[in-house]
Amino acid sequence: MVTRKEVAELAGVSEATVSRVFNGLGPMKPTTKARVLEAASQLNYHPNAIAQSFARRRSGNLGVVLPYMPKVHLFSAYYFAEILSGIGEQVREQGYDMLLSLLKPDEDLDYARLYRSQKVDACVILGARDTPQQRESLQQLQEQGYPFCLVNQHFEGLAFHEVDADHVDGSYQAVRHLQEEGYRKIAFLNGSPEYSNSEDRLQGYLRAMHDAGLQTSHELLLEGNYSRKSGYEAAERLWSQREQVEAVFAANDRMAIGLMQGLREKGWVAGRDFAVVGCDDSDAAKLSDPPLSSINVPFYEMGKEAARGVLARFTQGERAEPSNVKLPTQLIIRQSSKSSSLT
Amino acid sequence: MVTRKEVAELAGVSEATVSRVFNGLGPMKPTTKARVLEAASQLNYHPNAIAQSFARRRSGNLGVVLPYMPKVHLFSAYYFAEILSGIGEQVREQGYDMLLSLLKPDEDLDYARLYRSQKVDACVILGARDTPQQRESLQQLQEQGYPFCLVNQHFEGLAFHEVDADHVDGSYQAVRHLQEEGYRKIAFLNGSPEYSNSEDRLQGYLRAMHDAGLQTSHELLLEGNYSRKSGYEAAERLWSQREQVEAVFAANDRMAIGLMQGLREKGWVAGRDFAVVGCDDSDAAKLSDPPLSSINVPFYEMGKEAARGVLARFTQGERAEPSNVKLPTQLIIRQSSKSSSLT
DNA sequence: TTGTATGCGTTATCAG
DNA sequence: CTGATAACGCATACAA
Repeated sequence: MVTRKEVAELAGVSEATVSRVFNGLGPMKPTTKARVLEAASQLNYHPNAIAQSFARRRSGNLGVVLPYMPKVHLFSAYYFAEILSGIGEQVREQGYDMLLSLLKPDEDLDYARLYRSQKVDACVILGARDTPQQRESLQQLQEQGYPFCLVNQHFEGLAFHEVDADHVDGSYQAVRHLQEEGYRKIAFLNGSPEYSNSEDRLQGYLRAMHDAGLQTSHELLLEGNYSRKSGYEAAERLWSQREQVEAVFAANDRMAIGLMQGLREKGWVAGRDFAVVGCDDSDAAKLSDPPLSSINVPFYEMGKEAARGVLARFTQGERAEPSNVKLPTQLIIRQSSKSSSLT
Repeated sequence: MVTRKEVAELAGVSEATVSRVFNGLGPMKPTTKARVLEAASQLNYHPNAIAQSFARRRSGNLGVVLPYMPKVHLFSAYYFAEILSGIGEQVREQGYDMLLSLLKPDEDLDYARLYRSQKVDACVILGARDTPQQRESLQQLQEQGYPFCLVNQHFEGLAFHEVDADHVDGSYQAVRHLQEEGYRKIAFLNGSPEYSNSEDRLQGYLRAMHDAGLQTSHELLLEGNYSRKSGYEAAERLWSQREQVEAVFAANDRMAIGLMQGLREKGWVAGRDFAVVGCDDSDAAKLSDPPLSSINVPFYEMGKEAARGVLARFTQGERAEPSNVKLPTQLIIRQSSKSSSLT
């Protein structure tokens, strides 16, 4: 490897000057700058990032923490790719790199490993759930002063940096849309309560029903676990009480699709015999039959904002107040929620 | 940050001894080892990974290169999550971390950036395509001695380390299956030729048709670009020559689903009026209606093997012969390819 | 505008 | 078995 020293010698300057050129520091004579650059390119010199990190005492890496996923099925391609792309874009704009950390099931407690080893300057944490262990771990992280930002998850009662989407409003829009399509008996298939989104969506659902002066009986409230299978199973329950249901709002696309599959087996076709709206606006929403109306979530922007915020906080060393960004969601209407679509 | 020095002082030994303890080097008296460990835990000492990298002159990072994805839609959740999980597992077993690099459209040439900056010791490259630029870039990488491994892509005529799946056999199985279901007029909807998989699948298709003594007219060969839309559009062409087609083998699930959607609009339902088999066995295959028969590809294992190989080569510094691992694929039969399924 | 000198936290080599 | 000590490649405060 060619080092700064060799460049300095070839250019006939000191090593410090070479550094200055490469870091754009201080005033300097254009000619010496040119000489250094010339020498560098001639030798094909590239600064050693590790050495830089070492000297600067910062890694230049943003950690991206992904949860353990039993069947890898929690995330859609959309979620995954979009958030990572958003983070990636921001990171590159700031000259950072992203270090990926896939948690193992028993590793909730080891959030701090990457920080301790100084491999990352800050972290974006994806897919966190509201469990006692995670609360504990995250609080520790914060106490230790490690900068991090949560994406798409809120911890009630704790003040973390978070970038979330307005799931309450999204759900409100969805239910509102169903009402406008003429449905009044609208069920809600929610997901696991350990995700704050679930509670948000419930709120949006209830508010929309309330605002429309509609009843929300206990029977209209179902719970799955965000898997297609749980949606499929919910179809059974819904079918048994089909007199009370005209439409369903599901907390994610996967469950919505499972639900449609289940009801189709009974003879009920979405968009004809009943209406469905999902959440996430994932790939699957476009691939399903009929195409699924859904709530679009700006994952790319969320990832980007999370990275921006957390790096800013690290760079400026500002121990800022926990910020709570919330990005807008948007209803995407497809055939699954239009009673006239298949006729 | 607490450093080795402080541990050494507290334990009453030299810094070198602390290092030996933490690296498990050389013989040493159990008592001093215990003293060091005690001091370390008391001070909550953790080695600085950056400093270690600097001193060892290796980063301890495996680079994972992802291609530029115009619409992020090239990869299914499956592909993405599975490969990354596989790499992640292997990497952790070897005490490495993974550095993610998202290429931008114009960055084909900058494959070497991460290596030059010494941020990674080796790379796994995903989603490469066979273009002149990429061939050029990869050859340069190899000439410069940077260890890397390609996943799911072969470059004919060039000897790179590659981990691939047996797409020829997978396709053979798929077409064979359709034949066994009684279909004889089997079309093939292929994807972009810049992915070696496409050529592999064509081979498998042709071989299966040939072995069965079936004709493969020009009309039976269609080409899309792996997008749902292109599959949807292919439906138009197929419909116009529906007399010549009873079944379709599509080079990925996305196109297969688009195809089913398109033909359904004409009144042809997969699994009833015609049969379809896709490729990748992605999430969408289970979510589609009817569920899509598909070729399962062991992405997890491919990622793991790629990481294992490339790290081994780096660690042992062995300039090994380019290896060409090929993992088996497997046909998964669902309703889309069974003529009796919907009756 | 540029050079000098010091330090960053390890690893690894060489004595003892 | 253990202790000195020289790298490692760069950033940066201080001088000039």
